[in-house]
Amino acid sequence: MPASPRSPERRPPTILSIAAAAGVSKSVVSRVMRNEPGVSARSRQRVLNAAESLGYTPNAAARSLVQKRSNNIGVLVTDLHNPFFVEVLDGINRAAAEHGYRTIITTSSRDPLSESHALQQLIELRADAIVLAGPLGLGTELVADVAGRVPVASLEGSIRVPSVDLVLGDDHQGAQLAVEHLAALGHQRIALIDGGTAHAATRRRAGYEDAMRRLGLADQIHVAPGEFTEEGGYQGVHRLFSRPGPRPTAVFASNDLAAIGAINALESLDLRVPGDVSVVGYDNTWLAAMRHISLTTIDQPRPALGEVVVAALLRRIDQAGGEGRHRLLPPRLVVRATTAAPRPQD
Amino acid sequence: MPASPRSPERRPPTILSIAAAAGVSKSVVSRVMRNEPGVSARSRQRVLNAAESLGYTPNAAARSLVQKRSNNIGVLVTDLHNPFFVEVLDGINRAAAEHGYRTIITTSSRDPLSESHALQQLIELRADAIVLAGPLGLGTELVADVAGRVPVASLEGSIRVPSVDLVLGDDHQGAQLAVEHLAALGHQRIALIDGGTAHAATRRRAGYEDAMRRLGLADQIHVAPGEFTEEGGYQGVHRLFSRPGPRPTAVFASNDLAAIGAINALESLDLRVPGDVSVVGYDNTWLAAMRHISLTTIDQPRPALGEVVVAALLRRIDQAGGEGRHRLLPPRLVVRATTAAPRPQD
DNA sequence: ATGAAAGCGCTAACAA
DNA sequence: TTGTTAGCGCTTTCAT
Repeated sequence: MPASPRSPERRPPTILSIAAAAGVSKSVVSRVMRNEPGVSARSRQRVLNAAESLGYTPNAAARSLVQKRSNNIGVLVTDLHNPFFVEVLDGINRAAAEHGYRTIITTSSRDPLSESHALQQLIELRADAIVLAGPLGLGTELVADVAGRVPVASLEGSIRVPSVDLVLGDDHQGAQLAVEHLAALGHQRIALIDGGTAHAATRRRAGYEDAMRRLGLADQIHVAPGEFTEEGGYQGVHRLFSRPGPRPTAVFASNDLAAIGAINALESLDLRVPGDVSVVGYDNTWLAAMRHISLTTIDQPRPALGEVVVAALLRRIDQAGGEGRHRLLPPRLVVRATTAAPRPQD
Repeated sequence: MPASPRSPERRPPTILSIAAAAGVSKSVVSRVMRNEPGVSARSRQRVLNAAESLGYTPNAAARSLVQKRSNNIGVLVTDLHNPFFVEVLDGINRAAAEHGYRTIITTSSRDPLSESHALQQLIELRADAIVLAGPLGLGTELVADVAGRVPVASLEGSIRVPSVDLVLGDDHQGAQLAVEHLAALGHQRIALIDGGTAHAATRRRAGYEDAMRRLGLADQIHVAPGEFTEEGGYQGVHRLFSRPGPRPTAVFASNDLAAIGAINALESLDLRVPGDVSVVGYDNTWLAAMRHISLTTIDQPRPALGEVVVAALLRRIDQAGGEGRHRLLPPRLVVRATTAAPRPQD
């Protein structure tokens, strides 16, 4: 009888294969693989050789099973299409790597079921900690449950669970910077295009309204419904400019994507930016920096957000428990080409 | 003595805890968790109740250790900043989910060391299959080694390993579509901004050159070095328009990002798009569709690329071995607002 | 329909 | 310095 069908059936080498090939016990192999001391140079070399020639790779499942840790940080990202989260991810990856962790990214479409599946995956993989990134539709209950098993930190402000660390940009202050910048240029009719249901949108709206009031522009407050998308910004402007009464001379969009949509809508209305209308965005993603866009915007320290969130998690990993801390990172105004003084007659 | 320090020490429930709570053996619990038949309705219900109330989640490490499969497909993405890959990822996720697989994304910075680390992670996690997405600096040798252990499919054309499936857009044809479109509008001096080292750039360049020759425009072939980035397109145009001789009337940029950079560079030279110069991009990412950009471009079926790559992997999973197949998906011209006939005097 | 037992590949005492 | 042993949490025969 032929020994085997066409399928090679060649199972990956295990610690035992290496031990046999090197003529030592599997403990020695284990020690070598983990760079532990207490192995003779000769044994070490033989093990290394055997591992190399057999193409040995440790089985993370087996290791994590006994060690009860995976050295992985799971990141649940809901919207990879928004450059903001990709840029935060850069910071997460860097910080994680710096501390000996690797990152596992899972994504979900934006329904709660898909989100909880993705979360479930991270839990089953026994990630040592979990980052929640992006607008989440997850219920507080579920998040609380997860946070009871594994350290969780969130970049989404709507998560209010006692043991979850929150790392956010100070959107309230950022929105004020935007309004103050426009007001300093001489604008008064400054409208906001809202960002929808994400919590950041709420905070930015509040900052906008507070700043307007503080500047004595309370009666100029106008908020158009919108989304954190180009389409949202586009629609927002159309709504804003189709209502009766004097038109805004400046538009503050809730994020860069919406700002780009807003610019386009203004163009479609034959309005020049910034000649007729000034536009400010939020996030300072690479989109805003593109020369064709050159958007005045509020910078969020995106990599720093990622780094801080990892730091929070590391703290929780080696000392479980404790109240969730909230960190607010400062925003910064970045002036580019989409803002200018209003036209004299306005 | 106090029972425990402040750290709860509450280890997650295991199959044994559930068995005890439900008053059955762990085999029964295992069957219930896997939806196997052959369990009495009563037992099943008791197990489900116990699992629910203790918040039980199976340990993927333990399961994958014994099953020798993780139900995960690993995806190595090198450039999440390029929307193209994000959109392909959508297709991968969808197709994987449809077949009972979940996706694990790992990223790397663009150096070979970081890439091989990410790959290593996927192997240690014993992903059932691996997708290589994005420009890779990995050596053939390493990829071949990995492909010997686990099914691998690649979206990067430079990978030439016998057992690796390749799924690519037909860039040669796509580039021809771009050139033909421009030629049909009346353009002759059609320049290409190259895309750098990614293999797709090479294929697009060849398609461009072939089409130019076929159209009798061989002496109009001009290729400026570039990159798959906005900056690359920007620099490319500046190089193109600073050389002596008649200027191009049309620019074909190797991808959408570069096209946007090109448009900006043209604007900085006081040239109108498409009035003075037409621009065509490649990929048809959402960037191209943004109204503010409205780029004529070559569509790649991004979700379909993801779906086909998963299909290839599934085939390999349940029947290892076999030569790598190469699939080429057809591109499609999408005409938007950045192309028009050349000026009469040109 | 259920349970007992072996073992997946590894680490972590412990013994030698 | 090395080897032996006992699990980690689960699935999978094999009995019952």
